[in-house]
Amino acid sequence: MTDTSPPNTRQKTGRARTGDAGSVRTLERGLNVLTSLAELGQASLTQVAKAAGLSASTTYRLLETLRQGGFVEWEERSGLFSVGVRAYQVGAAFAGRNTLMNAAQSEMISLVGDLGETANLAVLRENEAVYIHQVEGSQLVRMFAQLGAGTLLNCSGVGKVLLAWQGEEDVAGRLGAQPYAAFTPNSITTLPAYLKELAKVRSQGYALDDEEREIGVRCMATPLRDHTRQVVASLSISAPTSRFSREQVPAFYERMDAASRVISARLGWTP
Amino acid sequence: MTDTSPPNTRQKTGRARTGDAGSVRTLERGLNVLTSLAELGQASLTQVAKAAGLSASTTYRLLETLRQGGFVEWEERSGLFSVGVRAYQVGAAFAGRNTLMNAAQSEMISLVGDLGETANLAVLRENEAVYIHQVEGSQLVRMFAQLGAGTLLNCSGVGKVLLAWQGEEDVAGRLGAQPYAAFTPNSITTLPAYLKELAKVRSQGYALDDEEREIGVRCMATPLRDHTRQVVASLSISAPTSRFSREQVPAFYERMDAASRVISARLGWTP
DNA sequence: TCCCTAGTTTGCGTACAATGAAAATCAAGT
DNA sequence: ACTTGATTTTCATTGTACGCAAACTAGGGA
Repeated sequence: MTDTSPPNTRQKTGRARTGDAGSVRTLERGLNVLTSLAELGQASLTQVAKAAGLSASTTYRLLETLRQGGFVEWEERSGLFSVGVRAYQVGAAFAGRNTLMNAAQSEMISLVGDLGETANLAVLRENEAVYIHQVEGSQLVRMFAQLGAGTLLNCSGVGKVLLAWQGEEDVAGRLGAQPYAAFTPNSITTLPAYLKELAKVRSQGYALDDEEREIGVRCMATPLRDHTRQVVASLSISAPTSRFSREQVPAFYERMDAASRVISARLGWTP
Repeated sequence: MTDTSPPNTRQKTGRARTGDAGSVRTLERGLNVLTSLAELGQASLTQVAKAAGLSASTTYRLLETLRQGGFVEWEERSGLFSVGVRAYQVGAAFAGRNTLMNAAQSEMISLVGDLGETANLAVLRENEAVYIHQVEGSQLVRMFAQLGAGTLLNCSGVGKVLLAWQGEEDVAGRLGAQPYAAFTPNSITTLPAYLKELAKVRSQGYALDDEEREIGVRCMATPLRDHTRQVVASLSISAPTSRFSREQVPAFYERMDAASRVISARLGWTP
């Protein structure tokens, strides 16, 4: 979960390697193929090759190897590739061992029980927030977030929380080029506005996504910290505005803050 | 989901490649490292190297590459590796696209609603049955199956179902050397006994795991078929013997059979 | 029916990437 | 400090992954 400083970031000699330092190119490419395929969902050889930026023959051999390992499936009928069971198994290993998910599980359930809305757990990964766990609310309205999916950092509550306690240069780097993509008129699209918002998040202790990602959906996110006191994840509740008004914000926060504290404590956090 | 005949199983020239044909060794090794790590859960470099059967330096570079890609995480404090978020994301892509899971979801929920016990969905992968989906029962007793985990084929209901309509040589191959591992005195440990059991499964249309894996747990599994009429997955219900007696078998079967037929139909199966 | 086109698969020679051995660091015990 | 064990880096060598191009497929269109 830490994943902070790579063992060998420092490049003693200024020698410019192909990509990053100490990497095995072939594996890098293979993982790229797998990731591309995951994003495409289902694709032909050439589509994957194009997405991964590799030649057809190379892609063919990599896909074939992935297939033999069960990480990729190949439907004979259509000739299309898709992600295989083995990938799912490995991913499940992450979920099983993950201390974060285990620490959060019971609190999330009780939170959902009290508020009736869907709770999500997200972590920061490169330049997106990834939802790694979800407990669905009792309500019938299906919430947007797809498990395992990445979300843009500029227009989600969890994104704000995950960046709020990071350095400004880091924040800017992760957000990329302005103006940021907007989903609704409320989306924040510039760095200054975003930094200002982060300051607000820090002072109030929670972030709000006020129909910034989807009209009619409000969302509150709180930080989870571990023994290092760093924010390692974000807990969030999403609900249609009809059931989550501005007036309810304090009440929601009180409940979410309590849950966050319990989870953080389980992760070794001390106030 | 099909994954039947590899594009190039036929070896024209008898040229013996290192392992299988047309594989990229480095990627193969990298995936091996990832899989080994997934099984170990959390491990040091040397442990992974040993598990994957590679030299320390090679393993180091592969792990480092996997880490850069987010497939592996490295906890600075302990220096241990574990599976990373990216692997989870890719696995989630499998779950999302998977027609099988989508087809089964609603029926599994209704099944659990009616029977009150945990339902599982499993597919065949190499020589194990992999649980890919689960809907937990309302009862408080936690069932054994871990999502994404593989189960031995000889002592589980889903294993029997998944093999029952396969050729005998295939069955024997997947089960490996006799005697098979036994978990309880009821476990089937020899091929003849297992084949006889499979015949029974074929004639009655369901398989029973009668405390063969764990004393006190009974389990019923039924086949799911797709448009090819092949068995592509197995649905199962597990319950403590106290709530699932032999007398209840016919009643359970009636309900499960109905669910199986609905799911199979969604997969394009025609009677 | 037979091309024609776009996609997939295989052969082959070469460049260079991945490798293991061993050296260099690093981290803890004793 | 000394020893032991694990991790990281260097380095020369080999064999592997690569791209090109050729051989195959397969699905339309005319």
